[in-house]
Amino acid sequence: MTEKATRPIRSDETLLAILEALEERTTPSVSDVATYAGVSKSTAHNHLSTLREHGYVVDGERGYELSLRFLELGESVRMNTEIYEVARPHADELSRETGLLVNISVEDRGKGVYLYRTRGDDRIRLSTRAGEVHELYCTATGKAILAHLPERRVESILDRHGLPKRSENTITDRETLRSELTEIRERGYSVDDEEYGQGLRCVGVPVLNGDDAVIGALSASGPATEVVGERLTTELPTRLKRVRNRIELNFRDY
Amino acid sequence: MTEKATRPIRSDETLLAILEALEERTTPSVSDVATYAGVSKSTAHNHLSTLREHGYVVDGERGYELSLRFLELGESVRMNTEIYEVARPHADELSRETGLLVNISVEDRGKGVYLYRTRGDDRIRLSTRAGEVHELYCTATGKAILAHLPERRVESILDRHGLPKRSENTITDRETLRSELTEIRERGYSVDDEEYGQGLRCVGVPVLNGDDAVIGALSASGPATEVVGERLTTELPTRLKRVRNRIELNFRDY
DNA sequence: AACAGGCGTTCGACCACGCTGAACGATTAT
DNA sequence: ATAATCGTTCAGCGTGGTCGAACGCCTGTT
Repeated sequence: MTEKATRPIRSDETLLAILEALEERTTPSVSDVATYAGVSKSTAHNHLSTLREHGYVVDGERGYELSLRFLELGESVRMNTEIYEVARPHADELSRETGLLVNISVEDRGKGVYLYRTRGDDRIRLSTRAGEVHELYCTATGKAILAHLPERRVESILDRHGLPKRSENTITDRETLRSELTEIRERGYSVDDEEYGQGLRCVGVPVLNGDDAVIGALSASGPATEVVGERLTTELPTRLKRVRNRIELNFRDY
Repeated sequence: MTEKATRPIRSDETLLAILEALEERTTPSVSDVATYAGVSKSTAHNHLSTLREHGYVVDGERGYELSLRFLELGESVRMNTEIYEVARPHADELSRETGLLVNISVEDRGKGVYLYRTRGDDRIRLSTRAGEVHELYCTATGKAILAHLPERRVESILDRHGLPKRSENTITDRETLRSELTEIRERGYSVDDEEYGQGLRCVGVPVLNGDDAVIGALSASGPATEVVGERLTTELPTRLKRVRNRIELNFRDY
């Protein structure tokens, strides 16, 4: 995944393993955590109580769990991205107009991360959450981003993660992907034509800052049956490119 | 809470100090981090590279920073709260109707934390962010929550945090607060009448689950000049109580 | 009641390993 | 050229993170 530490700190690694245990299992017992992290019960206990003392973990009636300190940290990270605050209101508006799910995503450690996801009239539970990680080579936002990263970055990302087949249409060949990226640069938008998952189609645009570096991408996605014809080839690309231009105005120097 | 660990782990504590350093300073140098955390440069470096190897930290061109892994963790914590997903669409609707800032907040470690904040037509940057921590005794959401916590929890929270004066109207006397909490229980809503800050008025309601335990609170807030008269005494309380009822329907057993 | 099995926590003792300070090459400033 | 400061590596000391055993507290079973 990432660069190896020359001298990794073991107790940090168990701490992180404990965080992951708390993340995926809801209110696990100390023993569960110990097993998951591969340490003794007493060690797990010492880490947990240290985390609790500093407010990163709470133990309610049902056991230990991550505290809302992580929401605070997460929001802090999100706010520190260039694109989030500027793009968010535009994403909301676009979602209201189209009725589709609109995403803002950025690259992080060679993968895509959704900074924000919004569906126009949101009475339905969004199974889709912010912070979710996705592959770059098979999503509309991801390809829009890849199209504007330096060539060597792209290669190293593809080396690292490969192009596994996710559905019938997934692009699994580097050469095909490369020419697709060129096309995206030329026409100004990307399409995920059921490449990430069956039945899901998605149109995306990159967002560049004042120095012409990609700082993220926007996309609108919906059922393949809805995102078709004129809408797919004209309406959505036009709308997205308009939104992109409005957002990029904020990064121009006057 | 904040209960002292019997055997705190030092290296965990330096790791957490490093997280905090990265949170508040934008892309600090290794040396800065070391100074902030009170450790040697090499120690800071080892922690940082361990965090990087596991994806919790990235080092871009400008230095080390927290990765979006924290957004993922934060969203996970937020989703695990009972109230968030259910209340969010109602908060959005209420905000559109009133034009005010609507908050969803919960209690965590004796303080209030905003799970979500939304302002109707949000073209303006929200300086107000989710994850933000606030005192319970001087905010509308906080008092609504306190009014429904077990008496001993309330006392222990007040013992821990006190009632410091934040503005002219802040309630700094326990007895006064206690009778206010009784009143809130009776009439079903709370008011922050410029108690948290000058010029800010706020109306809140508690949200209870099927077992009549508070799981959070909602509030609508705005400039004191706007939140007055009928609006303060009738319209907002009525609207909020209606929203509360709709939300609580989801927690009733049939 | 008495028991067995689960939990979270505390304790003592050993030796891994986290910590420091010094040294390194790479940058940038003077 | 010189100096200062950066991030990183290294060797070695000694502390403190680790484990296993033991404890008290529950819950369910007999």
